[in-house]
Amino acid sequence: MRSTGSKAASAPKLDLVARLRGAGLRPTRQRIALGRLLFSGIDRHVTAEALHLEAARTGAELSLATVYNTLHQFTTAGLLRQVFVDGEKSYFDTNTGDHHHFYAKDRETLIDIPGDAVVIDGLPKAPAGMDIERVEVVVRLKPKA
Amino acid sequence: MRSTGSKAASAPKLDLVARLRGAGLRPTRQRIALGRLLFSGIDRHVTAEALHLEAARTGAELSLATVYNTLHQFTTAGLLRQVFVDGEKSYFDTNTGDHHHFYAKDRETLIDIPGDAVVIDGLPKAPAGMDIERVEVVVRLKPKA
DNA sequence: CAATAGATTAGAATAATTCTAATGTAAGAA
DNA sequence: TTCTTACATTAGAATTATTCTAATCTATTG
Ligand SMILES: [Mn+2]
Ligand SMILES: [Mn+2]
Ligand SMILES: [Zn+2]
Ligand SMILES: [Zn+2]
Repeated sequence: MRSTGSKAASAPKLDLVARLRGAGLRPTRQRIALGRLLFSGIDRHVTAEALHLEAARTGAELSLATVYNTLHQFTTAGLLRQVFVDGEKSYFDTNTGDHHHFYAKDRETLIDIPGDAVVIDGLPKAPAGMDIERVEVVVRLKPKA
Repeated sequence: MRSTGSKAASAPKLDLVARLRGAGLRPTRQRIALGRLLFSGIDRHVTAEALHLEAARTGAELSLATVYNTLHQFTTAGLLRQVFVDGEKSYFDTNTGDHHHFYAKDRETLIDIPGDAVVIDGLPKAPAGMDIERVEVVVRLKPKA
């Protein structure tokens, strides 16, 4: 097992710093804290409020405004995307590739559906002057009868 | 051309009254005004604010709270459905059948895609304990480059 | 370090929507 | 018809999610 001289635990932090720099974002304490929560392997669907709480629980101190700023900056930078399934809150998705979602309204839960599994046929072509930016499928779930 | 003794112009109003009664809703002045705007043939995608303005322009006097109440009552009654494409405002759709949408963010415009034209293959089955309530496709549009 | 562009923050502000509690009205009974 | 009342409407206050402001920090570079 080879490694640089740096502590093992900080390797992901270094990756994250590089990632932020690559996106033109300064690697501040707050962005690193949120980036760690968001980009530690598992794909996630978060709400600003929920992420703020989670950051607070892990000891990070940052304002909700910063969470919003950061989520938007990450989104603009292509590190996150937004998913619209509910009028109340916005969800931010760490999976920026083409994929779809199950949404269980009663649990406020999003589950990924891999994009390559799904084939959509028969879509009309985009109206004149418009291009298709992305095709999103949301499968709404309800508790089994 | 046969008809009852009623004035021709009021026929749609009578239909509407029947429709409201059938949904268990009293045919009040406000509900009739909104129902006329919503259910006069063409399928529509409206915002509470926009519908309120439109009603005001056609001379109806009713509060924005009533527009929200009515849209929700109509939705619960199955006369409308909601479409989620944007975090800022909710859209209500007079087309309650299975169908999909183009959404042009830059124009805040929804366009129907008939449901029977579209075939979606390869969706995983619903997670345990859940049933699929509906499958919605949103095709996001951007102005042609 | 010093300078500064960029970032964070508390709290005010805004936008959409919902709630409250007072007032009005549709519909059936008498 | 008029009475009764359950249901509906309303103005305005309240709530929630989110954004803005303008003051205070800090990452970066020289
Ligand atoms: Mn909202
Ligand atoms: Mn909102
Ligand atoms: Zn996802
Ligand atoms: Zn539609």
